[in-house]
Order: sequence, then structure tokens, then C-alpha cells
Amino acid sequence: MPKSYALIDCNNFYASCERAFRPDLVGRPVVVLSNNDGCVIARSNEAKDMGVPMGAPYYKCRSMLERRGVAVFSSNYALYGDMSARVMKILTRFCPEVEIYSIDEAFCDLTGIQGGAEAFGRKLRATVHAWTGIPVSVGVGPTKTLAKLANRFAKKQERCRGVFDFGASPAPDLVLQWTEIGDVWGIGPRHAKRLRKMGVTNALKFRELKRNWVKKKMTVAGLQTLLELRGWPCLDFAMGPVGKKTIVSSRSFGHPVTSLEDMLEATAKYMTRAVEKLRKQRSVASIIHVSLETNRFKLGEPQYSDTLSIPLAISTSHTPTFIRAAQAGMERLFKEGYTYKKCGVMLSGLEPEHGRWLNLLALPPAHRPSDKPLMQAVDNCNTKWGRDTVAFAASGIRQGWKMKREMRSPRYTTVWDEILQVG
DNA sequence: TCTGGGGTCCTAGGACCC
DNA sequence: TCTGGGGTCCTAGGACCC
Repeated sequence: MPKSYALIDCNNFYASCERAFRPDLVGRPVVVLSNNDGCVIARSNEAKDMGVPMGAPYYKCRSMLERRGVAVFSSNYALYGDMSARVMKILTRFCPEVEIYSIDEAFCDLTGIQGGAEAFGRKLRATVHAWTGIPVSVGVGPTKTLAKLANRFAKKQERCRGVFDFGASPAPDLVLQWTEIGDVWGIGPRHAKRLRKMGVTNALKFRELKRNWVKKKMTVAGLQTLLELRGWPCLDFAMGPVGKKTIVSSRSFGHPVTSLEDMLEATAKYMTRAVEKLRKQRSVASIIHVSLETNRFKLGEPQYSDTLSIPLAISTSHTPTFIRAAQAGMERLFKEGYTYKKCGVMLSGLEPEHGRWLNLLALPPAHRPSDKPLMQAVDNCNTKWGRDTVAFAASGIRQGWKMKREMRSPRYTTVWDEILQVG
């Protein structure tokens, strides 16, 4: 039986989340900023129509946004994560086979669905909107890449009213022709530029290219895109949570950092967060990477950035072990005389917590029997009473480097004190 | 003053081994 | 004048995604 996939994508997700709790903002332009209120990362349709570009530095468009009455928010990931979970839960109710692809997107396997894909899509869209306030678009196609394409078409073409089934279209090639080459899933700016130069300006023209040429110039990833556009499924459908292979925690500082002390505090803090994520997916890690960088936009200042990898003697998820190693690494990386903008840590060599290889030669101080309950107790406290209820002293108290989020909306759905008040 | 953060996969080329 | 060849593993860097 031919496959049928739906891609459900939340429209302007972060902006829609802000709006879900602020009905006064319906019809008004809304933008959401990145960490540190750095740049624009989400825009409502009204803001897009005003020409606010994605990724625009906030300081450059701030006065324009104010002048035109745009509602501006710092990012509120607690809210977005929770809203995402609600949307995904609804999808799972309607369709047992769901692959959560990102915070605002999921694929559903509709193969063999009764009553037609479009009707299914309409029902899903109406339900998600009614239950969460989030508008979604639904695209359906015989491969994931075509479902993506259909989704874009549904979103951009008014007459689709949010749902488009590629398979039921009388003229699917026109949709391919309509899709600009850079908007094809899997074709990034580099390849798009080169293809355009050759006259391959849309998805239909790309589909006509020779397999061998595409494989040679764009590797197997490009070949998969080609075949998927031809209707051959190449990309797997992955249900259930997939454990990450690397875990990153890195952030720009709220203020420039010049001292080693601040750098070590931030390193401890980010490492704490990374290892929390590690335990959450029930994994252990064996390699640490630390990195730092100066502000690459300040052309006049001396620039320096570097990363360092540190193998641990044993795989673990014990936070103090990671903090010690990461700070030692950061001390080696740090050079006086530079003004730093950002640092980060990454964990790799991840394995499941149970059934991992043990290094028989290494002394395992990180695995005294008491360590695991300790970490568990820390996690429990922080889950119950909020992040950083229990923290590590190495992260410091002052935290002068902490990021700025001056326009964050209340965490309506995850913190009792910030719940929406009526009346 | 002010420019995000977190991921995956592929390939080429070097190191190393026999 | 004039290099051996072939395999595996690892890493850095590139390209892509949201």
C-alpha cells in the first residue's frame, strides 16, 4: 500500500503561544526575541507583512517595532514547551503513529486512513485550535518531503484554509513548480544558490535532475530529497522519543565577561543544565567539550574562540564530576585579555544508563553507591519547587553574566504564581 | 549597549595497522 | 628520477534542520 504522511506544523508557533493567553493581541503584530533579547526569532503574520525579517537584530528594529505598535516578547521556553506538549498530545489521540519532529512540528502516518486525508486534516486542525488556541497547518503527501511541501502550500495559499493533500491534488506538478528551490526541505542556502545559478529555480526543475549528478554534488542527503520528490519514501518514520546523541548547553552572556571567575561560574551553570538533560533521557556520557568565544561582530576587538574535548575515565551522570572536569578544561582554554561573549559545554559519548560498558581499570569515585540517590534528590527538588531550588555553589550567586530577558510573558501553564487571572 | 541555541548526518583526509 | 597497497578508525568541517 502506498504510504501517506501528514505534516502538522504550528503557525508562527512562539508568537501564537503568546497570543493564546492574550486575546487582545489577535490581529495585532507580535514578535518573539531570542535569548538575551538578541534577535527576532518568531513573527505573527502581521509582523511578517510589515517586513520584519527573521533573525533581525532587535536593537536595529526596536524603534520601528515600537512606532508601529508591535507586541514584543522575550522568549518563554517554559510556556512554549508546555504548549507544544499539549498540541502533541492531541495529535496522538487522533493518530496513533506520531513522530514528533520539533517543538512545533510532527509527522503522522496516515497510511490506510479511512475517510480521506483532507477530512482528517481539517478535523485535527479545528480540534487543536479549539483546545489550545494554536493555529496549525496540515500537509499530506506520499513522502515526508512532499508532506512538507504540501504543508507550505497549505500555509501560504489562502484558498487551502490550512490543509492541503498533495495526493488528492489535480495538478501536483504545479505545486512543485510553485515551490522555490530554497524552500525545499533538505536544500539549504548553499545548494540553493548553486542550483539557481544553473537555472534550477524550483522543486519541479530539481526533480528532473539526474540521480548521479545529485548524488555526486549533494551527497546521499540530496539524493534522498530527489527521490522523495519523485514519490519514493527514503526517510524513516521514527515513533517514540529518540535519545539525543549529543547534549549542548551554551549561551551568550547578558554582559561581556573578562574574568576567569565569571567564566568558571557560567561553565558550572551550563554544565549543570546539560547533565540534567542527560539524566532526563536516562543516559550517561563519557566525553565533555567546552568552548568559548569573543564577540565576532566587534571587528575592532581581538578575536579568540576555541573548544577543548575532555574524555572522562568512566561514563556517568554525576553533576559534580562533570563540573570539575569542565572547569579544569575552561581554565586551560581561557586566555586573559579578551572580552568573551559566550561559552558552552557539550556532552558526547552518550550511552543508556543501564547496560553500558564499564572501564575496569578506572577507579569509579563518581559511582559511589550514594551518588545516584543524591542526583535523584536534586532533580526531584528542582522538578517540584522549580529550577535551581537546589543548585551547585560552583555556579556562583552573583551571576553577573546571566542572560537578559526583559520582556518575558508569565509562565501561564507551568508556574502557579503566574497563572492567568480572570476578573 | 545591543546580532540565539540546539541538534543530525555525511565526507574527506590523516593516522595507523598489516 | 620514479613512492606499495589496502583496510579501518577517528576527527574536523560542511551542510542541513528547527
